[in-house]
Amino acid sequence: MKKKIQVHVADDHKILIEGLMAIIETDDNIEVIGFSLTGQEVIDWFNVKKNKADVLVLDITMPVLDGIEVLRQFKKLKIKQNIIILSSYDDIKIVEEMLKLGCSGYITKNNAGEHILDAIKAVNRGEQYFSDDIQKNLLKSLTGQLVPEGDLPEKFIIDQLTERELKVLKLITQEYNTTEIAETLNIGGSTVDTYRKNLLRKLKVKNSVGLAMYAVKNKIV
Amino acid sequence: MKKKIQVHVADDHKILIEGLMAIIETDDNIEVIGFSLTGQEVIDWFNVKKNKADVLVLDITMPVLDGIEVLRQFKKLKIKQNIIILSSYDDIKIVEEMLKLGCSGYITKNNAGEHILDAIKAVNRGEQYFSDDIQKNLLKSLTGQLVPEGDLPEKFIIDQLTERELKVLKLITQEYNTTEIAETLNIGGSTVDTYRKNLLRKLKVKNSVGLAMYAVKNKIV
DNA sequence: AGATTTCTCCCTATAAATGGGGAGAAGAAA
DNA sequence: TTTCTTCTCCCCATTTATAGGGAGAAATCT
Repeated sequence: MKKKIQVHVADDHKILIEGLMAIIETDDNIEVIGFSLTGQEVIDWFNVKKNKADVLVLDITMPVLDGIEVLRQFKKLKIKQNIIILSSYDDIKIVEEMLKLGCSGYITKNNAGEHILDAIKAVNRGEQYFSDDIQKNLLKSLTGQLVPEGDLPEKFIIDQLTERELKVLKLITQEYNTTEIAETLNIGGSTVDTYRKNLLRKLKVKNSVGLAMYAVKNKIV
Repeated sequence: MKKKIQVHVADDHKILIEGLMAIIETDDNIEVIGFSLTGQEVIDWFNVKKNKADVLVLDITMPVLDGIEVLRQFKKLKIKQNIIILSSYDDIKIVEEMLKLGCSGYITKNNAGEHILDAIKAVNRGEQYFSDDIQKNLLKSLTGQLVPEGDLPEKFIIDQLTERELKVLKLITQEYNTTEIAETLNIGGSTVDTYRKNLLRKLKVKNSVGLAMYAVKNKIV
């Protein structure tokens, strides 16, 4: 049996932690192995107590030591950790600041429930994850420039696509259907289906039109 | 019963005229009512003999008086005529020149057979029509500028779309499916289907992705 | 008055896409 | 060695899209 993804949750509102735990544990592949109510507790848990977790879900506003400071400490203490920021702010400046400090995901509280599980799995794979609203702002902001620096994953969604997925994406934008793509790439139709499904999931769009629009916006085509 | 679309065909190769007539008369809504082997014959037929036709299919290279000169004469003589240029040239310069001289359609000889019927119907409706290869070149050429001048229809494909079709197109690019579009516009799903069918036909693309890409390229979204 | 366009909806039928899952093989990485 | 990723294919079922046709009502234009 596969090892479950172990998650630590940090937020100053206990009720939110409990809610998150309830959501998270509906997924058999993820388990909550600890939680903190202040930033100091988080640092202690990871640094002093030498505990480990695959993913840390972290609120920004917390007493004693806030999320930003936690990230700074992690960086200073050279603690490598997959971190998802759970915040009520959707200000792009803050998001970019968090990225620079080494977080891998950022979701706003208003649609946390829908995406938290996906986010945990994504950052656990080493990918980045942003909720829809954040992603929109990010795309608007970075029209070529930015790119988070430092020793963080340094990957954007486009980089998460495999070579094959990228080829399929390009062919989709050229109005190819499954059969035509399969013939072009000399693979089976069901394989193309798989790639399209992966693309829809990874790029978080609803249909092939969404894939095409994504490709255009990100200058893939 | 509806009146048939009456067509005059002009080309210096009789065999081509005969071929065209055979193709055209497979369609019950179109009939060939005359033909010319030289440019002079065309002018005579329309100007001297005062004959009329709904659509003139015109070759560029003809002895005595070529297609370009025919267009110039038509303009000078103020003969309003829906004209489709049937040419072996796909040079964009020539196409634009023809457009300025008042033609409504331009198809290359290598894919005339497939499109001639559509082209005749389109220009008869007052629309413009270009074969795929020409259209590609046109799109490449006009990235905003151009627009044929003079007293010609002055319409591009985008203008052929009705208000409703345009709205549906925009919603498609936003990843809406039929049901969602129907709800947004407060119309039935079958109506949305109709609009999408119209869009696919008018924009000559293969699927909704093609519609989205068209919208992007033409800055509709 | 007749023709045309636009908007609206319907029918039938097939093709294609989407969503969920699983799974083996090869190769790279830890 | 074990794990992970990528590529490949399969199953199932449902939803959506595509293609072809027709047709009525209202408005507009000739």
